[in-house]
Amino acid sequence: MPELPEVEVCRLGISGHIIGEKVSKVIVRNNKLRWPVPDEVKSLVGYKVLAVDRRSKYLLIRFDSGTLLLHLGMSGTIRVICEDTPVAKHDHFDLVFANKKVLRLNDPRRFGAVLWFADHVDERGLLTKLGPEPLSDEFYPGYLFAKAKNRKVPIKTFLMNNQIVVGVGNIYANETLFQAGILPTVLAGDINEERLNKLTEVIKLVLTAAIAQGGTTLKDFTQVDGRPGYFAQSLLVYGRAGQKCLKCKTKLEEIRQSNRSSVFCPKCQS
DNA sequence: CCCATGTCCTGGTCGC
DNA sequence: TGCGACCAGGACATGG
Repeated sequence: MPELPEVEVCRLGISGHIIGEKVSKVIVRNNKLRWPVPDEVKSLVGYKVLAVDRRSKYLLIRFDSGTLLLHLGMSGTIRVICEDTPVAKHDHFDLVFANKKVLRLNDPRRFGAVLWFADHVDERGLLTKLGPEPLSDEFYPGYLFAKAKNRKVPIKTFLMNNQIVVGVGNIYANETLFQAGILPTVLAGDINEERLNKLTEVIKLVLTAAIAQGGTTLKDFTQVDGRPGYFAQSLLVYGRAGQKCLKCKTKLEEIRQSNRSSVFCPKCQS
Protein backbone atom coordinates (compact mmCIF):
# COMPACT_ATOMS: atom_id res chain seq x y z
CA MET A 1 0.00 0.00 0.00
CA PRO A 2 2.84 2.25 -0.79
CA GLU A 3 1.92 5.67 -2.02
CA LEU A 4 1.50 8.63 0.29
CA PRO A 5 -2.29 8.54 0.55
CA GLU A 6 -2.21 4.89 1.59
CA VAL A 7 0.46 5.56 4.20
CA GLU A 8 -1.49 8.53 5.55
CA VAL A 9 -4.67 6.48 5.69
CA CYS A 10 -2.71 3.80 7.51
CA ARG A 11 -1.44 6.39 9.98
CA LEU A 12 -4.94 7.67 10.64
CA GLY A 13 -6.26 4.13 10.90
CA ILE A 14 -3.76 2.86 13.46
CA SER A 15 -3.41 6.05 15.53
CA GLY A 16 -6.66 5.67 17.43
CA HIS A 17 -5.83 2.08 18.34
CA ILE A 18 -2.28 2.48 19.62
CA ILE A 19 -1.75 6.03 20.92
CA GLY A 20 -1.44 5.89 24.70
CA GLU A 21 -1.06 2.11 24.70
CA LYS A 22 1.88 0.41 26.36
CA VAL A 23 4.05 -2.09 24.46
CA SER A 24 4.13 -5.50 26.16
CA LYS A 25 6.11 -7.47 23.59
CA VAL A 26 8.01 -7.04 20.34
CA ILE A 27 8.07 -10.01 17.97
CA VAL A 28 10.50 -10.15 15.05
CA ARG A 29 9.77 -13.28 13.01
CA ASN A 30 12.01 -12.31 10.11
CA ASN A 31 14.55 -9.54 10.48
CA LYS A 32 15.63 -9.62 6.83
CA LEU A 33 13.74 -6.63 5.53
CA ARG A 34 15.34 -3.90 3.45
CA TRP A 35 17.78 -3.49 6.32
CA PRO A 36 18.14 -5.89 9.26
CA VAL A 37 15.58 -5.12 11.95
CA PRO A 38 17.77 -3.93 14.86
CA ASP A 39 17.62 -5.74 18.20
CA GLU A 40 17.07 -2.35 19.84
CA VAL A 41 13.39 -2.52 18.88
CA LYS A 42 13.03 -4.86 21.86
CA SER A 43 13.94 -1.96 24.13
CA LEU A 44 10.58 -0.28 23.70
CA VAL A 45 8.75 -2.83 25.85
CA GLY A 46 7.09 -0.93 28.69
CA TYR A 47 6.87 2.36 26.79
CA LYS A 48 3.68 4.03 25.67
CA VAL A 49 3.00 5.28 22.16
CA LEU A 50 3.00 9.08 22.30
CA ALA A 51 2.10 9.81 18.68
CA VAL A 52 2.04 8.35 15.19
CA ASP A 53 3.56 10.73 12.65
CA ARG A 54 4.34 10.48 8.96
CA ARG A 55 7.17 11.95 6.91
CA SER A 56 7.05 11.09 3.23
CA LYS A 57 6.08 7.42 3.20
CA TYR A 58 7.71 6.71 6.53
CA LEU A 59 5.51 6.05 9.55
CA LEU A 60 7.10 7.34 12.76
CA ILE A 61 5.81 5.89 16.01
CA ARG A 62 6.98 8.11 18.85
CA PHE A 63 8.01 6.92 22.30
CA ASP A 64 9.77 8.74 25.12
CA SER A 65 12.96 6.84 24.38
CA GLY A 66 12.99 7.21 20.61
CA THR A 67 11.17 6.66 17.34
CA LEU A 68 10.15 3.44 15.64
CA LEU A 69 10.29 3.94 11.87
CA LEU A 70 8.16 1.76 9.60
CA HIS A 71 8.21 1.71 5.82
CA LEU A 72 5.92 -0.44 3.70
CA GLY A 73 8.14 -0.71 0.64
CA MET A 74 6.30 -1.95 -2.44
CA SER A 75 4.08 -4.55 -0.86
CA GLY A 76 3.79 -3.96 2.87
CA THR A 77 0.59 -3.67 4.91
CA ILE A 78 0.01 -2.87 8.54
CA ARG A 79 -3.02 -3.85 10.56
CA VAL A 80 -4.09 -3.59 14.16
CA ILE A 81 -5.58 -6.93 15.12
CA CYS A 82 -6.45 -9.05 18.14
CA GLU A 83 -3.72 -10.96 19.90
CA ASP A 84 -5.14 -14.34 18.94
CA THR A 85 -5.16 -13.66 15.18
CA PRO A 86 -3.22 -16.51 13.51
CA VAL A 87 0.15 -15.58 12.03
CA ALA A 88 0.11 -15.54 8.24
CA LYS A 89 2.86 -15.93 5.70
CA HIS A 90 5.06 -12.79 5.50
CA ASP A 91 3.91 -11.51 8.91
CA HIS A 92 7.40 -10.33 9.86
CA PHE A 93 6.91 -7.98 12.78
CA ASP A 94 4.46 -7.53 15.69
CA LEU A 95 4.15 -4.78 18.24
CA VAL A 96 2.02 -6.31 21.00
CA PHE A 97 0.24 -3.94 23.37
CA ALA A 98 -0.92 -4.36 26.95
CA ASN A 99 -4.54 -4.03 25.79
CA LYS A 100 -4.11 -7.24 23.72
CA LYS A 101 -4.08 -5.46 20.40
CA VAL A 102 -1.29 -6.14 17.95
CA LEU A 103 0.20 -3.93 15.24
CA ARG A 104 1.29 -6.44 12.60
CA LEU A 105 3.47 -5.81 9.55
CA ASN A 106 3.07 -8.10 6.55
CA ASP A 107 5.42 -7.62 3.60
CA PRO A 108 5.87 -10.35 0.94
CA ARG A 109 8.64 -8.61 -0.98
CA ARG A 110 10.45 -7.36 2.11
CA PHE A 111 11.37 -4.00 0.61
CA GLY A 112 9.89 -2.44 3.71
CA ALA A 113 11.77 -1.42 6.84
CA VAL A 114 11.59 -1.45 10.63
CA LEU A 115 14.21 0.77 12.22
CA TRP A 116 14.79 2.29 15.63
CA PHE A 117 16.00 5.84 16.27
CA ALA A 118 17.15 6.05 19.88
CA ASP A 119 16.58 9.57 21.18
CA HIS A 120 14.88 10.31 17.86
CA VAL A 121 18.22 10.59 16.02
CA ASP A 122 17.96 9.58 12.37
CA GLU A 123 21.43 8.06 12.07
CA ARG A 124 20.98 6.86 8.52
CA GLY A 125 19.83 10.26 7.38
CA LEU A 126 16.76 8.73 5.77
CA LEU A 127 14.65 11.78 6.52
CA THR A 128 17.18 14.56 6.17
CA LYS A 129 17.45 14.83 2.40
CA LEU A 130 13.76 14.78 1.64
CA GLY A 131 11.91 17.53 -0.19
CA PRO A 132 8.74 19.16 1.15
CA GLU A 133 5.50 17.37 1.98
CA PRO A 134 3.15 17.84 -0.99
CA LEU A 135 0.23 18.85 1.22
CA SER A 136 2.21 21.40 3.21
CA ASP A 137 2.68 25.11 2.61
CA GLU A 138 6.31 24.38 1.73
CA PHE A 139 4.97 22.98 -1.53
CA TYR A 140 3.63 26.26 -2.85
CA PRO A 141 2.95 27.79 -6.27
CA GLY A 142 6.32 28.78 -7.73
CA TYR A 143 8.24 26.04 -5.90
CA LEU A 144 8.34 23.54 -8.76
CA PHE A 145 9.25 26.24 -11.27
CA ALA A 146 12.17 27.36 -9.11
CA LYS A 147 13.38 23.79 -8.63
CA ALA A 148 12.96 22.86 -12.30
CA LYS A 149 15.15 25.67 -13.59
CA ASN A 150 17.80 24.24 -15.92
CA ARG A 151 16.77 20.67 -15.17
CA LYS A 152 16.89 18.45 -18.24
CA VAL A 153 15.16 15.48 -16.68
CA PRO A 154 11.66 14.49 -17.88
CA ILE A 155 8.96 16.00 -15.67
CA LYS A 156 7.72 12.59 -14.56
CA THR A 157 11.14 11.52 -13.31
CA PHE A 158 11.50 14.95 -11.69
CA LEU A 159 8.20 14.55 -9.83
CA MET A 160 9.19 11.16 -8.52
CA ASN A 161 12.46 12.51 -7.11
CA ASN A 162 12.06 12.62 -3.33
CA GLN A 163 14.46 15.52 -3.07
CA ILE A 164 12.05 17.65 -5.08
CA VAL A 165 8.80 16.62 -3.41
CA VAL A 166 8.00 13.50 -1.40
CA GLY A 167 5.11 11.13 -1.72
CA VAL A 168 4.49 11.18 -5.47
CA GLY A 169 5.11 7.64 -6.65
CA ASN A 170 4.52 6.08 -10.03
CA ILE A 171 0.73 5.89 -9.82
CA TYR A 172 0.18 9.48 -8.75
CA ALA A 173 2.89 10.83 -11.06
CA ASN A 174 0.92 9.38 -13.97
CA GLU A 175 -2.43 10.58 -12.67
CA THR A 176 -1.39 14.12 -11.79
CA LEU A 177 0.42 14.70 -15.10
CA PHE A 178 -2.70 13.58 -16.95
CA GLN A 179 -4.91 15.90 -14.93
CA ALA A 180 -2.49 18.79 -15.38
CA GLY A 181 -2.34 18.13 -19.15
CA ILE A 182 1.44 17.68 -19.20
CA LEU A 183 3.22 14.96 -21.17
CA PRO A 184 5.48 12.90 -18.91
CA THR A 185 8.38 13.26 -21.34
CA VAL A 186 8.60 17.05 -21.35
CA LEU A 187 11.79 18.26 -19.71
CA ALA A 188 11.14 19.84 -16.32
CA GLY A 189 13.13 22.96 -17.14
CA ASP A 190 11.11 23.56 -20.32
CA ILE A 191 7.73 23.95 -18.60
CA ASN A 192 6.48 27.43 -17.79
CA GLU A 193 5.53 28.57 -14.32
CA GLU A 194 1.81 28.64 -14.99
CA ARG A 195 1.72 24.98 -15.98
CA LEU A 196 3.90 23.90 -13.06
CA ASN A 197 1.65 25.82 -10.68
CA LYS A 198 -1.30 23.98 -12.16
CA LEU A 199 0.56 20.72 -11.56
CA THR A 200 1.19 21.72 -7.94
CA GLU A 201 -2.50 22.40 -7.45
CA VAL A 202 -3.47 19.08 -9.06
CA ILE A 203 -1.02 17.15 -6.85
CA LYS A 204 -2.60 18.63 -3.73
CA LEU A 205 -6.12 17.92 -4.95
CA VAL A 206 -5.46 14.35 -6.11
CA LEU A 207 -3.57 13.34 -2.97
CA THR A 208 -6.17 14.93 -0.70
CA ALA A 209 -8.99 13.18 -2.55
CA ALA A 210 -7.13 9.87 -2.43
CA ILE A 211 -6.66 10.16 1.32
CA ALA A 212 -10.36 10.88 1.78
CA GLN A 213 -11.29 7.95 -0.44
CA GLY A 214 -8.83 5.60 1.20
CA GLY A 215 -10.25 6.57 4.54
CA THR A 216 -13.73 5.50 3.60
CA THR A 217 -12.58 2.34 1.86
CA LEU A 218 -10.36 1.14 4.65
CA LYS A 219 -12.73 1.97 7.48
CA ASP A 220 -11.26 0.02 10.36
CA PHE A 221 -7.76 -1.32 10.60
CA THR A 222 -8.82 -3.82 13.23
CA GLN A 223 -10.77 -5.73 10.59
CA VAL A 224 -8.84 -8.75 9.40
CA ASP A 225 -10.18 -8.16 5.92
CA GLY A 226 -9.28 -4.47 5.92
CA ARG A 227 -7.85 -3.98 2.47
CA PRO A 228 -5.79 -1.16 1.02
CA GLY A 229 -8.08 1.17 -0.84
CA TYR A 230 -6.17 2.24 -3.88
CA PHE A 231 -7.38 -0.49 -6.18
CA ALA A 232 -10.84 0.91 -5.71
CA GLN A 233 -9.74 4.44 -6.48
CA SER A 234 -10.74 5.95 -9.76
CA LEU A 235 -7.50 6.00 -11.68
CA LEU A 236 -7.77 7.79 -15.02
CA VAL A 237 -4.62 6.58 -16.78
CA TYR A 238 -2.55 4.28 -14.55
CA GLY A 239 -3.08 0.69 -15.65
CA ARG A 240 -5.27 1.76 -18.59
CA ALA A 241 -2.75 1.68 -21.45
CA GLY A 242 -4.44 0.83 -24.75
CA GLN A 243 -7.85 1.83 -23.42
CA LYS A 244 -9.71 4.99 -24.33
CA CYS A 245 -8.98 8.27 -22.58
CA LEU A 246 -11.87 9.02 -20.25
CA LYS A 247 -11.87 12.66 -21.36
CA CYS A 248 -11.45 12.48 -25.15
CA LYS A 249 -11.63 8.77 -26.12
CA THR A 250 -8.16 8.80 -27.69
CA LYS A 251 -6.22 5.56 -27.11
CA LEU A 252 -3.90 5.90 -24.10
CA GLU A 253 -0.22 5.20 -24.80
CA GLU A 254 2.45 3.63 -22.62
CA ILE A 255 6.20 4.18 -22.51
CA ARG A 256 8.95 3.43 -20.00
CA GLN A 257 10.84 6.14 -18.15
CA SER A 258 13.55 5.40 -15.62
CA ASN A 259 12.47 1.79 -15.87
CA ARG A 260 8.89 2.58 -14.83
CA SER A 261 5.66 2.57 -16.75
CA SER A 262 4.22 5.89 -17.93
CA VAL A 263 0.70 6.04 -19.34
CA PHE A 264 -0.62 9.18 -20.97
CA CYS A 265 -3.13 10.61 -23.43
CA PRO A 266 -1.36 11.99 -26.52
CA LYS A 267 -4.22 14.42 -27.12
CA CYS A 268 -4.98 15.74 -23.62
CA GLN A 269 -1.31 16.03 -22.62
CA SER A 270 1.31 18.19 -24.33
C1' DC B 1 9.24 -15.51 -19.35
C1' DC B 2 6.95 -10.91 -18.37
C1' DC B 3 5.42 -7.40 -14.96
C1' DA B 4 4.69 -4.94 -10.31
C1' DT B 5 2.87 0.69 -5.50
C1' DG B 6 9.92 2.25 -3.53
C1' DT B 7 14.29 4.01 -2.96
C1' DC B 8 19.24 3.39 -1.81
C1' DC B 9 23.44 3.02 -4.12
C1' DT B 10 26.85 2.97 -7.86
C1' DG B 11 28.97 4.70 -11.61
C1' DG B 12 28.81 7.64 -15.46
C1' DT B 13 28.20 12.34 -17.77
C1' DC B 14 27.93 17.24 -17.88
C1' DG B 15 29.14 21.99 -16.99
C1' DC B 16 31.52 25.50 -14.53
C1' DT C 1 41.61 18.90 -14.48
C1' DG C 2 38.73 18.86 -10.41
C1' DC C 3 34.50 18.80 -8.34
C1' DG C 4 29.84 18.86 -7.51
C1' DA C 5 25.32 18.36 -9.50
C1' DC C 6 22.75 15.54 -11.94
C1' DC C 7 20.88 11.27 -13.94
C1' DA C 8 20.18 6.16 -15.56
C1' DG C 9 20.03 1.82 -14.12
C1' DG C 10 20.78 -2.11 -10.84
C1' DA C 11 19.61 -4.16 -6.80
C1' DC C 12 16.54 -6.13 -3.37
C1' DA C 13 12.26 -10.70 -3.00
C1' DT C 14 7.96 -12.55 -4.02
C1' DG C 15 3.70 -13.25 -6.45
C1' DG C 16 0.44 -12.86 -10.37
